[in-house]
Amino acid sequence: MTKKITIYDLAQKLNISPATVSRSLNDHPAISQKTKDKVLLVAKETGYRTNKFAANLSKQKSNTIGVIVPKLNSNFMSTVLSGIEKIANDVGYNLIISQSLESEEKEKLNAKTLFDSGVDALLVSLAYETENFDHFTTYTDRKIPLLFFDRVCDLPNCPTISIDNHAAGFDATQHLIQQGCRNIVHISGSLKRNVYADRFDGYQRALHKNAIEFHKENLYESDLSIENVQKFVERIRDSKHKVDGIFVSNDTFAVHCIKELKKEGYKIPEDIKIIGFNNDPVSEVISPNLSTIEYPGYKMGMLAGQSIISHLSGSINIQSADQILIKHKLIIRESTKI
Amino acid sequence: MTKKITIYDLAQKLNISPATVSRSLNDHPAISQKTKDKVLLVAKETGYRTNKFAANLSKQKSNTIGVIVPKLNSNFMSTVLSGIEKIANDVGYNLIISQSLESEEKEKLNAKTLFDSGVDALLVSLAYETENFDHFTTYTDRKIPLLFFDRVCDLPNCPTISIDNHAAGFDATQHLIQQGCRNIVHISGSLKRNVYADRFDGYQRALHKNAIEFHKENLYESDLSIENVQKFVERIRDSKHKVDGIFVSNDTFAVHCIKELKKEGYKIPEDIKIIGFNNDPVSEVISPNLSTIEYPGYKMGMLAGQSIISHLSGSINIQSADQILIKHKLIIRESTKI
DNA sequence: TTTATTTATGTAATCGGTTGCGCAATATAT
DNA sequence: ATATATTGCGCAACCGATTACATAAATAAA
Repeated sequence: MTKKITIYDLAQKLNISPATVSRSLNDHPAISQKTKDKVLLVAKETGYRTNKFAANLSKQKSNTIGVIVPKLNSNFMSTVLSGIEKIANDVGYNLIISQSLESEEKEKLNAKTLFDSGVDALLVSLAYETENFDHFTTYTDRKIPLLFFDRVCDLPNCPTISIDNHAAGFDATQHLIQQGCRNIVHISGSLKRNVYADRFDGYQRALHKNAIEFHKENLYESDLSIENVQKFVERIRDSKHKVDGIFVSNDTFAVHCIKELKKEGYKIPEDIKIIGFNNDPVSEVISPNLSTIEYPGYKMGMLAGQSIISHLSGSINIQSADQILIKHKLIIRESTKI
Repeated sequence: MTKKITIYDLAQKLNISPATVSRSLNDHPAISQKTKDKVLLVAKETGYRTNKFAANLSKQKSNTIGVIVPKLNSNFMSTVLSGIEKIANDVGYNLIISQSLESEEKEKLNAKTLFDSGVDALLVSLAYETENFDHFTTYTDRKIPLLFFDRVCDLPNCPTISIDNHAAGFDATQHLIQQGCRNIVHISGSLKRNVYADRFDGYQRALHKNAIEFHKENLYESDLSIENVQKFVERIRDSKHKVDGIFVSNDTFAVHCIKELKKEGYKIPEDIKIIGFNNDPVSEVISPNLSTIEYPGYKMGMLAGQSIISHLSGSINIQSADQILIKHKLIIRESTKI
């Protein structure tokens, strides 16, 4: 129905130049209030909508932030995204979200596509596989703000947001030890990713501090997909040394371990104590409730959003925060009770 | 580092016109293969990237699909989004995702913003509150494809994708009845939304078919936020007529009901049988496992994506599918065992 | 009153592709 | 050999806003 109204139409109606219209709409200081009011009024009446395409082209920016995540459909990720969206939306930025599906190849493609789409900044949580980071140089070369969250990597001038996974891994393990565990299995995701590598490191440090020797058979590395649960539980059952504690890098996996262990006749926490990671909703649903590490996803999302937006709006303290660490918290529930 | 290469640069290098370059890059039939090859080659060498801003401006399309969902961080929604993203990404569309946070006001704003951003199409799942749909006329007026999924509404020329909530509600209730329940409570979300209204309707029909009278005290309407669980459980406890079955419109809520009921000393399923909705992962974690209705979110997302994209690419059978229904399935688990 | 400032608006180039139309060159038909 | 199609490419307008620079009008200073 309504056809597109352009600033030229408004200009004609008001007998002024398109430039003045443009400036009025953008509240440029050099325009008199009287003129601005007139323009705004007519703009409202005619239902004028600025054409973002044109504006983007001449300004070479899109008011859009790109996001690449491994998977959309995980509780943690969608919570983070929710936080990012909240912030971005509040300040008028759009979010283009894409998923790498844990594939380096797809991550590269997404990075390229988003670049071509002209995103003003990029937020990334890395795929499991990714080992090479060249696909991000396009951004760093052109000074497009790039920020990593959760699954981060160490690129020059790229701020990161995460929790202190070292400390969190330590705390989780230390807790198990305090509860009397002496032969603790660690179920980890890909050690290529900082989040898992650091937790593993924390696990080792805790063992060491308590003078417990680390046996490499006690490290179970996988992609943490549920299919592995049974295999791992069998491995625990058949372990030479009786396993009395498990630190799982992910609540979902931990929960399914509990189910499977119970099927095998284990009593949790009497026979084996288990602690997870993330504080997913499921951790409070399983019986016994799962001890875990709280990982505040929503907060992380909001921080990521704020950080990148302050970059974009050129706040002063840009370079100051290269690495933001969010506090984690040990949550003790039944699965590690003595 | 690398400065922007434009088609003008390529044209100069090759001694041809920008128009020919543009056409070559777009594989226009009027250009000889020889020329195309030359252009493509130089484009590759120089690292040419087409400027989407410019292309968008002249084509007046953005290769972008807007999505408005109530909340990003729910298992169901993120699963649907994952499906949409998969499809969109495969065919080179970007997804701008925004959340209404269940507020009609924010939904309106998002609709406006996305319109201004020039999305080629819009996918919507309505907020709890939304009663007025005028904010979508901007789209329908300009023939911008608009599709509703899950929480749909009846607008002319707007296809919808959902499951048959009538039938699903009926099946769930019928199952409870078959298991011997005679006084069944239905815990519903806002009846403004089709999904809940239809399920409620199915519930009533099942009762009626089995000659069970419907008591309006047995309908518990809320926003299904967990805070209501305790209140509802007390209401069940204090009910004049002993409640022996509950049909909850949402697994998360159902799971928390089970937890609370167990605390109150109820035995599930012996004292009360419960069935949920969605087949969320939690439904298999709770003990006893929750019977539920499978709601294939990923499939719904993929269908929504495919449908809207075939609209955009002008496939013939556009108007044919006005309403897509996805099959649901009754999943019987322990919580409704006799 | 004249000159110097300040304020408000206009002119026109620019962002980088896309595309209708026209023209030349080559191929086909008569 | 001449007329008619066909093919390949260039010209130039266009998409709609932004913005450096110029200019006119209003105000202040001399």
